Amino acid sequence: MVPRPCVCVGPFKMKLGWEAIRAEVLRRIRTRIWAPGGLIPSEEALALEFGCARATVNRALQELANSGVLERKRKAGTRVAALPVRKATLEIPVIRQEIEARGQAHSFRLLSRLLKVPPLAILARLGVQDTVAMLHLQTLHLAGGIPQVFEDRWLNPSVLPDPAPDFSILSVNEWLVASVAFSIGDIAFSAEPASAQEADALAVGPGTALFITERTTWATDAPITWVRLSHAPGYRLQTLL
Amino acid sequence: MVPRPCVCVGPFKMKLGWEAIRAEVLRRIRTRIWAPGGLIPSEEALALEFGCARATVNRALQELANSGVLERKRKAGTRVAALPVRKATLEIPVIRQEIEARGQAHSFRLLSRLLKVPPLAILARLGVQDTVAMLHLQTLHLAGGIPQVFEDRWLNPSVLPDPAPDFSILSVNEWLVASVAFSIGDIAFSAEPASAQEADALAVGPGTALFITERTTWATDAPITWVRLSHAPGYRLQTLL
DNA sequence: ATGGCTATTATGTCTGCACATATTCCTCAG
DNA sequence: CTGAGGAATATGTGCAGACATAATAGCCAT
Repeated sequence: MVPRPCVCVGPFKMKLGWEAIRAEVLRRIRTRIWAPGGLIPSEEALALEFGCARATVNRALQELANSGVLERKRKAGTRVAALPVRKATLEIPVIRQEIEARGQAHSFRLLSRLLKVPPLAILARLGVQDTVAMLHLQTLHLAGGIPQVFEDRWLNPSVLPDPAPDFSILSVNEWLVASVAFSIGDIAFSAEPASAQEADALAVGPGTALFITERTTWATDAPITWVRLSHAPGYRLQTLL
Repeated sequence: MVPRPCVCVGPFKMKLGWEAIRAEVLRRIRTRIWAPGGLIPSEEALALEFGCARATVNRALQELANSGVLERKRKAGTRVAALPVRKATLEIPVIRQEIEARGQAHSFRLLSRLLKVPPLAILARLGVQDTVAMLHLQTLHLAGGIPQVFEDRWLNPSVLPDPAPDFSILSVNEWLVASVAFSIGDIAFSAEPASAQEADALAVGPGTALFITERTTWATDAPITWVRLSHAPGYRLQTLL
């Protein structure tokens, strides 16, 4: 695809910021002025066309490359991504925020709190070889009194301070984000039938399709926690493209 | 010429790029050297400490702000995000790519192709008031011969060229991404029980928990398509934090 | 006190320049 | 014809300086 020759070249151009340039480039891609897989003009050419410095164009193009719209290679130039592996950034709010954002009252009940050895599958997820005991916490989150999320969590007791926090008052998650350093984590979404326990807690029939969020987090040296959230039917995770 | 008073705080720093600075700042946050909600030093102070230009620090901090780790306000300074509304960026690949990436052979069968008026719910999603007929396409995607994804799609016929493409050869999605300009879209994930048709197509029991991806896309003026993907059990959408 | 003006300050953005680095392309020797 | 090697080129990154913008803090007059 031949890049369109620019109509308005010259120093007398409206002052364009990098955001305006990003928008204009995106427009040309979306309207197929620049087709998928096609090469777009060099930074220098665009800087000339838009009447700004190359660094400004660079800023705009880098953002678009980050979001997967463009593919850039030194010397090879910049081309429009041919096969759009769309990257969607979705926000994963804290449960309480999420419920309160809908104008409902958040509350939770600590259903269980036991120190015991987790199943092998959990230990494996946390990358632990030995069978060490961990704190098993089960919590039910409610929105306006209605069960919303069932939380099943294993927590490494070594991250707890000596007088352990009272998790029946402060939710485990909120204590963690406020108090424990983490380095990396991992999150996964899936759909699974409700277990007997989940069905009971969420007041749905066993086998009901539940949306599952599973998160694992580690500190630099040790695992911190594994948590599985079972969302009541109707839950949707949504974002714009 | 007198060397610049480069009295570095602490040990001498190697030449640091913006990525190194981002990493170091992130480390200080993760290890709680800088606590959640706390103010971090100004760009100028950091530039001095790291022995680089303010622009370099700015680049690093901006990235961290984009990813939700920092919150920045003019004059107020930069602070560590108190409540980590974690943003996860997940990649949404084309089905064929996803299957082939697992080393399996991708194939698909066009189950249905009819021009008719969609249900009101679909029209509403697409933002259409009048009851116009649209192309209804149902496709089953297979991985190595095993049903993987059931695709239920409504397509605005006005985006089709005169000799309509043969969707039994080229998958609708791939034709679309290669041929149709879009401006905005919307994607949502949920869990739902398999309908009779989905159960039949995916060879699972009715009511089985299925992971659902629902996407809507528009051009600047008109809706393009609404599509709902029902993934066979075991499907997981995963990403790092 | 209170309201409003101003000075201060941290970040946001841009410019113009420089050099680094990765690729491609072309030339030339074998 | 083929492969090695160097020139050309587009992007990646960095620096110093400048001005813009937003929000705070302090001051003054009422």
